[in-house]
Amino acid sequence: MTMRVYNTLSREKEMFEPVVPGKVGMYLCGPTVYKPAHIGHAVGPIIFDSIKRYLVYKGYSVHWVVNVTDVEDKIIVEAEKRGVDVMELARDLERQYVDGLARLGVRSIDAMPRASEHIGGMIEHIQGLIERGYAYVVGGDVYFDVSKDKDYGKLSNRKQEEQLSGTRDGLVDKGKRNPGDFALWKAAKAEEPDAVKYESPWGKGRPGWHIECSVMAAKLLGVTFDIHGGGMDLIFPHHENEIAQSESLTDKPFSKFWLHHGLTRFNTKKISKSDADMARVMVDLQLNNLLAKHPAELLRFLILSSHYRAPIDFSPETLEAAGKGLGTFHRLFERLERVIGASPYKAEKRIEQVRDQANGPVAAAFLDEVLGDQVRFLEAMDDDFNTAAAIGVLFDMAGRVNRFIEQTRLETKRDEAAAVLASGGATTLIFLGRLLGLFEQAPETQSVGGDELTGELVKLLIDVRAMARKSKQFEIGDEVRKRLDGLGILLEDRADGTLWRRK
RNA sequence: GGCCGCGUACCCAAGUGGUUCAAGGGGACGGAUUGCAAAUCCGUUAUUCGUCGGUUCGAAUCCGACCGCGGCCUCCA
Repeated sequence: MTMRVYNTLSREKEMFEPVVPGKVGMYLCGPTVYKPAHIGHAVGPIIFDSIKRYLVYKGYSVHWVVNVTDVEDKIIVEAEKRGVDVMELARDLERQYVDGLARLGVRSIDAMPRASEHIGGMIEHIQGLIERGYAYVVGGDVYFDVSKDKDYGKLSNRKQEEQLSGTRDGLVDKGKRNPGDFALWKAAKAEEPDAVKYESPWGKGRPGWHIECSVMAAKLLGVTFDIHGGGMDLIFPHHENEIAQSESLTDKPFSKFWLHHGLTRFNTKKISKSDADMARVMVDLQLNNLLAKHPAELLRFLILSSHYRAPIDFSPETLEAAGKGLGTFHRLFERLERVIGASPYKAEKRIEQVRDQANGPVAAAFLDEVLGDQVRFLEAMDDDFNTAAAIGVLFDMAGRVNRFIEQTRLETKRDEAAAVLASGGATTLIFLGRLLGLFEQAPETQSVGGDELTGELVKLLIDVRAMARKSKQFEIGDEVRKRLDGLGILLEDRADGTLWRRK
């Protein structure tokens, strides 16, 4: 099955063919580390991590690079404001970011190069552009001359002349030939810390914003690689400028595919730091704070529940609804463990490996349906990594396994073949979910909070309640259940005992 | 002003020309099950896809206009 991927460059879905057969190089624009990451900063990594998992499943050898921009104006300003060392601030924020991503299941990044460690390569690149006449020096600054680049604007579909009308006061600064020219190298200012003053042929200074990506991508992935991605807001000017400065030096295509994901919103507005309304909720939207309040799997699930190019409106309501949906899977896996006595998280045999257990029409139908679901899941992923549709299939599968358990009365009747089949269905479901980074391990449920005493006390109440119910004193039993419910604890009476979990 | 994207049920959200194309989730309501619940299963909840036109044998899906929302053009995932 071939994959189709939407390419911003052509504004169409294209057949996915890597530059080198069997190998995929992908680059995602990572953060500028000057403030704690928010949920929006996790969207790209989660999607790319899922893409990588899927490509690996399809048999590709994938190399994935995420940059860290640790030399930039805003970091200098922020460090100054906090009275801390620039590089310390950058490292600290980078560490927090990487930790957050790891918790979200993003563990497949192969390299995270830092801008500060590739200054030499950037200087070489800039020199090459000057020699070829694409860049010019003004004082200690170096600018890229967009008028020399004939196809400038091809990614964002902009014409330079039309941009002029948007030019505002102060934009036409010091010695630029065209307002659209952008800095490749910025001369150091006297008051800036030494840590960000790098020697160059043009005097002390530091690289402009876009050059690090061009240089690090080429170094780690080759002059032309397969997939370059980031948020929609990076299309212009960041990615446009990357293309300009890369292709003007090499005369070869930079990235073959450009993938841009939708921006995360809150109350229909992009999560940004400049809005007063947004400033109030900003702390809650920080990655570390969200991870403290919600399971990482849920955040990941929510993000993958809509297509990557669509914007996600992030709110407590959407989180709650997603949490309920996700709970369906967790309860199914618990149910299976209870019925079969083995955790589906550890089971290895997928449905096609136990097809010989399907005797009888009910089992045969179940087998067919699950096999069909598997195909539908893969088709969804093949079509521009449609994780939203893929998750829809996972819900169908959960319903099927539950139904099969009901139909075969597995909970009360011993049926080895049916049990193996049900387990195979759930294992398939888990296997597919894991391509999205979901269901990696059983969620902490019963022992939430790690408070042993709570567990013992609830058990005690359940036992007392069972005694009451046995002697038909239901009012007492119901009172216990009601009071526990008020404390956020739900009881489930089953034939083989009472289960509890937190709401 | 220029460029780009979006507008599908009460909410979220797939679907970009035609045999289940109106998925899936949340919510609500009915039924099975349960002492009652919970969980699970079954069923109902958009003859209609922002509005108005057009193309077509046929459109949520293509074209045009309009309305609304958002993004970029300045730092931004």
